Amino acid sequence: MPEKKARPRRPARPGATAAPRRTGRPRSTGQTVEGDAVDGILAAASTLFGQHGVDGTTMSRIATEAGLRQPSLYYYFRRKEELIAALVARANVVPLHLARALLAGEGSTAAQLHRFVHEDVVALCRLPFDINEVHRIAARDPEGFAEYWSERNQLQRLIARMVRSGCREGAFRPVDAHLTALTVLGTDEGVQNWFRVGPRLRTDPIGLAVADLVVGGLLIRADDLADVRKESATLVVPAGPDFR
Amino acid sequence: MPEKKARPRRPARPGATAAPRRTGRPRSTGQTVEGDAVDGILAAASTLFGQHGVDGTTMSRIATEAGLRQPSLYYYFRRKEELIAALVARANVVPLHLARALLAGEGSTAAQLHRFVHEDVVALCRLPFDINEVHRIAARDPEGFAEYWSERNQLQRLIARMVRSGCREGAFRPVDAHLTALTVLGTDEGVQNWFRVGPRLRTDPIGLAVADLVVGGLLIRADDLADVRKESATLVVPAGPDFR
DNA sequence: CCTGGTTTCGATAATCCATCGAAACTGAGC
DNA sequence: GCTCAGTTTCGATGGATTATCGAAACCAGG
Repeated sequence: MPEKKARPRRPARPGATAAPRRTGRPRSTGQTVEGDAVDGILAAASTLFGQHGVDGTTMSRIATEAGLRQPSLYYYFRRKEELIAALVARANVVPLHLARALLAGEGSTAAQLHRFVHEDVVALCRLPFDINEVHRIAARDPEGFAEYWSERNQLQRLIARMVRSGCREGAFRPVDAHLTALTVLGTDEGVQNWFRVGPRLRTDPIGLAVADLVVGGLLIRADDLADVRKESATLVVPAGPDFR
Repeated sequence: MPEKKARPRRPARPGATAAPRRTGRPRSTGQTVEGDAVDGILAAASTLFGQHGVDGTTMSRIATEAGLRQPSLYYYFRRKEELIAALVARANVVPLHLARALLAGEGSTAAQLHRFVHEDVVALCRLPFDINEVHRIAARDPEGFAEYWSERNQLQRLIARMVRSGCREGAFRPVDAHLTALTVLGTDEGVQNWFRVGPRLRTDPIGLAVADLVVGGLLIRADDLADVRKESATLVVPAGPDFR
């Protein structure tokens, strides 16, 4: 009896790099898999989460959309939350890369923050699903979403560093950098509370408006906002990972 | 056979005013009800939602906490969502009353908005549960949560009116009032994304910081912020409904 | 052709939401 | 006091969903 492996499930997500994808029992649909099977599953889940919400999407539905049966999903993900965690882990990379690139590059602190908020808002609007829905699930399961929280903490610290720089330089009002960073991230995410209901507005003006509000709220000289906005648009950010 | 009433369930929530609360079959726990039974159920649900999340709270658990069995809840609420809707309908009254009172009262527009954001943030932090969780559920069921959306739209229009006034008076930058109102509400709610994870900070400084950021982001002359903050604190708002 | 490893699936247990019909009580009228 | 109508609660149960277990179906190598 083949029972060498105590648990045949994938350990933690080796990705397409590790396992050379050996063949197993064919799917009942007859279709063959292109590349990593996980990609197809996550793509299906991502779309369905956006259409019916995370809780409104059953594992059975995801499986069908991905071309297999419900129990087969549990070969790749031990629990539904694990699937969700894999999804946000990818989504989180975008703003993290953006913040790092901005901090490492040129530009005034105010322009950096402006650009970050602008692009972060747009990126969240472009996600197929509502990040806040996942955020709530992650809050109930800190261990299962350890990667999510780690990345979010890193992001928060980077934003706090930006705010602190702005204060030291005399551009920003003296504020609590930690509290402000949290508020900024919350504001970016708060856009999703209304963006996904009713007809959708264009994302770019939204990002600009939010960035104006946030940076304008920190600047000591409000007149500088026009210049900051102009500079923000000129900042060059090396192309990072684009989700989906 | 007693079958005059086609549907014995409560029609829509007549409240304690209508029905004189007649007695029925006693509860298996033996306890008697004080006042409206709905109050006890909502109180139990409210607490449990805060502790384990809405989806993490079963109807059975709510029933047990309220002193009865699971099917009995369906005498008062036809679906779980109906129970949730009844809960937020109460919570929404607070900021709505606040905005109306501020608009009707004295004070500069900037101070009114500052005071609103401040108190709204604090009110949301004080809620036993996370309003955003409910917000997401409401988004998937617009008809079941018609009251929620109606009140939220009213609130949004009131804030937009504040913003428009500020622009006309020359205190605020010329911004899209509609878009700004949405962003402000989203920012208030976005605080909940981090407030409820880990150790909780004091709510009042948070409300102040968010109000500073929002109003500061709209003011043409950033120096005015100190005065606005001072005036905001002096505004008198007639005591409204306090939730729980 | 046999063996070991990979991938998929059918059957199934457990849990939760929601419904149905009946039980258990009160109060009013006779 | 007794019956009847109305109110409130409950037990039993169906349907849906998550997750597990063990076996089936395939491939590559000896």
